Amino acid sequence: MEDHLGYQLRRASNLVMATLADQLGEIGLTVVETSILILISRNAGIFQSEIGRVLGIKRANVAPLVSALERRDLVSRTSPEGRAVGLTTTQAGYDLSVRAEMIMRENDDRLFSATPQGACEAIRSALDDLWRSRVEKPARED
Amino acid sequence: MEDHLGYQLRRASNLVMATLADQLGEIGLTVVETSILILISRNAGIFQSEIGRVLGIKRANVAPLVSALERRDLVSRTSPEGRAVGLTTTQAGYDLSVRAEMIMRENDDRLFSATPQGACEAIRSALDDLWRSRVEKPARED
DNA sequence: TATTGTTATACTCTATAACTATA
DNA sequence: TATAGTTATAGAGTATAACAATA
Repeated sequence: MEDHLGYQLRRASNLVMATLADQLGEIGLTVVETSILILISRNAGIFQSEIGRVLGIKRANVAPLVSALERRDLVSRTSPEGRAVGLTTTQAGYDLSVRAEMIMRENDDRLFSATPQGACEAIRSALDDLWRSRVEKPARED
Repeated sequence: MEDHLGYQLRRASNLVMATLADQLGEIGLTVVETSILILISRNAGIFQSEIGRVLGIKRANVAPLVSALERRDLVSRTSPEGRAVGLTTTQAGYDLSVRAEMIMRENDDRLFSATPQGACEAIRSALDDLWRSRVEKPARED
């Protein structure tokens, strides 16, 4: 199976995510929750639908995730009732996002410590191209 | 989030696997079933426990997957009853594994067609190192 | 005793469909 | 009408625990 790049990617991703999930679990977050929390912290006022588009998560799946973050007072809606209102992190949410980012960076550094800098850049660039070639498509239906 | 390599890896993996799952679905296989079928086809006599170790799947999860392949007459046990018996593909299972490999290769080629050959090699090598640094660990408990 | 295989169960993530509300 | 949000449901993948059978 090692000669299939797609499969290698999957296996490596599962491995990296398993260790990252352990680390993030210690501050009470899952990987997806973390990605949403950080995205909101960096983009105050963002809509749920945009979170879904940026992170590749269906609208239907963003809803319960954001609700959970809101219940835990990590995220708040700029206007309490109604829809299509921007999301922001609370102070606690922002603080947690900073800790989460630190954990993610440490995870990256540890896992790729043996990987030459040039290779890291090649991977980053290739994976980014891969992702952009997707989001630029006809606009995947829901 | 784009500056976190681990997260980029996850997102790219999800994307690649979604399209691969579609393709393999057309021949009635999931991604994990395919990985098991191909592994058996290339390693006649392999044990379930070894499949788990090689592919990073828990023993407990290999059992129902192999059972399903056996029910569909794609895989057979060398000795009908008892345990710890080697697995082999049937003729139908082997034929299907060949088709599956073709699909996986086409998927790789299509997705990484824009990626320079050198970058592909860098990715392959880095992901392989990553995986081997894992399996060489103390022997993860079940 | 250590390894292998099995079953049951639960959680995470993602997908689809159907519905409501809003611009 | 198109977009945004919600709810319910289903499936794939993985994790843990407990148990039986085997070497």
